Amino acid sequence: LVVSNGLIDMYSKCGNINMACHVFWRAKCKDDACWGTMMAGYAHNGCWMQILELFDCMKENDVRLNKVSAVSSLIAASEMRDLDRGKQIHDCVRQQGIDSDVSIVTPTMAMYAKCGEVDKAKHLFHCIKGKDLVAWSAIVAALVQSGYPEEALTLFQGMQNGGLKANEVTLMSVIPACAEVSTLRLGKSVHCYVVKGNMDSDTSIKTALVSMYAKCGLFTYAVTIFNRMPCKD
RNA sequence: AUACGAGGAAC
Repeated sequence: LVVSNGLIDMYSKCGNINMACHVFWRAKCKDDACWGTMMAGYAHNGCWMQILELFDCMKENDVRLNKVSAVSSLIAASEMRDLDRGKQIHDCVRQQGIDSDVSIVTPTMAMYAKCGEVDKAKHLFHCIKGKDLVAWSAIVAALVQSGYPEEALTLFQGMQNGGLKANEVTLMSVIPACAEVSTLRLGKSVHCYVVKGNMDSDTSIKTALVSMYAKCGLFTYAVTIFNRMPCKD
C-alpha cells in the first residue's frame, strides 16, 4: 500500500510509466494518495489524456480528490486547453473545500489563462490571500502569454512593492514583457536586478536578456552579453 | 517533504 505508492512514484520518475501503471492497477486497495501519485507520474511524463481519464475514473469510484490529484488534473486540462474539463475540475475542488489553498489556486488560474479566460484568472489571483512568489510569477506569466505585457509589468512592480523578490522563473516572464513593450528603461533596471541577485549566471536568463536587447534594437548590448556567456547552448 | 503549483530564444 505505502510500498506500491512509492513504487509508482519511483517508476514514473524514472520514465518507466508502464511499470508504474502496472503497479497502480495491481494494487488492491487504492487510497486517494495512490491515485494522486499515479496522476503526478503521468504529469511527469506529459501524459495529459491519461490524467483526465483517471480523473473520470476517480469520480466513478468515489475517490476523494486531494491536493495532488487536483493539481495534476488542472495541469492536464491546461495543457490540453480543455476549458470544460478545467471547469469541471475546479467545481470538484470547490466541493472538497480545498479551493483556497494557494498551491491549488495557482494551477487553477494558469488553466483559465491558458484556455483564454484571463479575466477569470485575474479574479482568482486577487482573491488569493497570502500570495506567494509562485502565484505572482504565475499571474505575470499568464498576462504576458495572453498578450498583456504592460499589465504584467504593472503587477510585477506591485509584487516588488509588496516586498517579494523575483527569482529566475519570474524574470523569465518579465524580461520578454519588457521586450514587447520596448521599455528599455525598465529592461535595464531588470538587468541590474539580475546582476544584483546573482542570477546572471543562469543561461536562460541571459538568453532572454539577449533577445530583449535585440528586439529593442540594442544589438551591441546583446552581443556583449552573448560574448560573455560561458556556455552558449 | 509519500505524491503536488509559476518560466527560454530562433525556425
